[in-house]
Amino acid sequence: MPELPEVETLLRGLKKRVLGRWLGAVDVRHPQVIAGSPDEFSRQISGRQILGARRKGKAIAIELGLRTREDGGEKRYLLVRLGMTGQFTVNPVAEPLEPHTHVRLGLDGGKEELRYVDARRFGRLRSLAGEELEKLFGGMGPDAPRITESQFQKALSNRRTPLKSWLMNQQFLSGVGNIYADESLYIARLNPLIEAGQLSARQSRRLLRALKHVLERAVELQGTSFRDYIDIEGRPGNFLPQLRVCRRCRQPIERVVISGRSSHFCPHCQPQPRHRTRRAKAKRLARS
DNA sequence: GCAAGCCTGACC
DNA sequence: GGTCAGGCTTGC
Repeated sequence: MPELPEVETLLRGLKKRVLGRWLGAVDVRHPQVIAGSPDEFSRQISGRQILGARRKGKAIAIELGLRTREDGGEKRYLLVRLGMTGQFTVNPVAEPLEPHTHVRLGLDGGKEELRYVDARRFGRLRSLAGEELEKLFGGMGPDAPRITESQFQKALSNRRTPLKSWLMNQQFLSGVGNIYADESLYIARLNPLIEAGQLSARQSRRLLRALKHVLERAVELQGTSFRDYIDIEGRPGNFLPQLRVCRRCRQPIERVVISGRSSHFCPHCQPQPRHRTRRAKAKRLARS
């Protein structure tokens, strides 16, 4: 299931395999995975050269060059969001299609193609003009692996939403999904229900450190082995049965639902926020 | 029946 | 504006 490290891996793969190549025929086999009109999508992206690819959070934008003068000199971007089961692969055209292959993008002379496969069809492909892309990426918070401490703290301030929801809200910080949100909260020993804006400077530093550590580690391990990487739920990828006890203190892991997402945490190591004392409140007021 | 990411729409 | 529930989808 693609979280940021998986998306980063795809980005690297795309750069390696398709940069400089030309998109030929576009075959949309299941219109649902195209945002907007599938016909327009095909028309807008086919016949263009792949000039680059970049990522923000879990979204990838593939830069497509000018085709002819009739394009009005407009570049296009192919925006890819993998949802939860989306995959992109380069295959020989003659190779049999995997089930759930929804889009085929011909490459160059037509011997190979890019295939979009997505069992659950939560993912979306979309054709965007340059300014549409800038607007979209501009509306997203800083990319999680690159956010600075001051950006992080600023984004947290005054947010009343639970820390867990905050971490997963792409407009504050982009690229964090459920697993890495839980995992970084666990490492930072922070309860998912703490109000985001209530974190002390120290706690937010701890959280950011944990988050970056988890993401970096996951990117490193991608494609080699996840075997020595076990998240809080005990899932290396997500195959192993769930871990029921905290690996730090051996107490049972608790599950709560926050903004419709299940969150796993250790009530002992990540204690519930204490209610604010009058003294703490006075202190806060004095500071502001 | 539950899990996921993201969008829509409803609520204050 | 900020926040959150609901719905999409299918394999386990």
